[in-house]
Amino acid sequence: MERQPSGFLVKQRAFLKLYLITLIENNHLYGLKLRDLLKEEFRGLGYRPNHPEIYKALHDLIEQGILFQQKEKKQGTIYQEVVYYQFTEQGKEKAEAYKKQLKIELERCLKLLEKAIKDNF
Amino acid sequence: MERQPSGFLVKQRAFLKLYLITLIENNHLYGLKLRDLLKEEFRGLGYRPNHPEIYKALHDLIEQGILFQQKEKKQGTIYQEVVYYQFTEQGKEKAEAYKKQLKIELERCLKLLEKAIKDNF
DNA sequence: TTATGAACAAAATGTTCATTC
DNA sequence: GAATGAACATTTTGTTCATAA
Repeated sequence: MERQPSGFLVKQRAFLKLYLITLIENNHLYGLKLRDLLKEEFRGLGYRPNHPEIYKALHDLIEQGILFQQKEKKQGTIYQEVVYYQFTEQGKEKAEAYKKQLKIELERCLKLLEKAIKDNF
Repeated sequence: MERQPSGFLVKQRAFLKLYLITLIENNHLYGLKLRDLLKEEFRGLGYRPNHPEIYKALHDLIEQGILFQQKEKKQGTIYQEVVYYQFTEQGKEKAEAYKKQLKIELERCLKLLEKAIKDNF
């Protein structure tokens, strides 16, 4: 038995995956830095993503064959190995498909919220 | 230990409570009819609220002291007792406060989605 | 202390069942 | 079949812990 989603708003996980794709497209970043960036980005809107959510989203993207991990030494004085992310061979393409899908979903959600404001106020 | 919400999007329950308040302000309706109305209302946006969610939202509003139940015979030929909802003494006032709060929340969510579209596309 | 991730716990929500008319 | 609601199951998401450097 497949569980039917009710079609309410987009899930946090999907939302984060979209941002992670974009961030990794444009920057060389690892898990916690991504979290810090997003946290900062959304500070004004009261959204504080936590680190396990970020990691789970990244792992999802790996499972989807979009990203792979690249362990590297963090630049700086102290030795620390961190996990960077890169697009796989077909990753960019798959990422584009995912983004396309999310765009439609976000616009649908936008309409839902706009409708709610219109209908109730 | 209180669990901290991350501050992502509004919960379905809260969203429904807002609509239920508005619908009950303007109509004499019972549970399943409210569900049918909302289902129809959101058909185009792919959101299909299910009946337990509606009932739980209604029960929440009762617990908050906003509504109370009024059992009545459904109009029509066949005898059937259904549960209508009305505002309590202080219900209207409390409902207004709740709506005010939700308006702020919905506008915050709107900004989150708009930002996501702007940042990723 | 920073970083990664698993394990765990709780909340949100969807499905099924019981009951009544 | 329509209506109400509880019970149950799953998913989503938040907290804590383990491990390493």
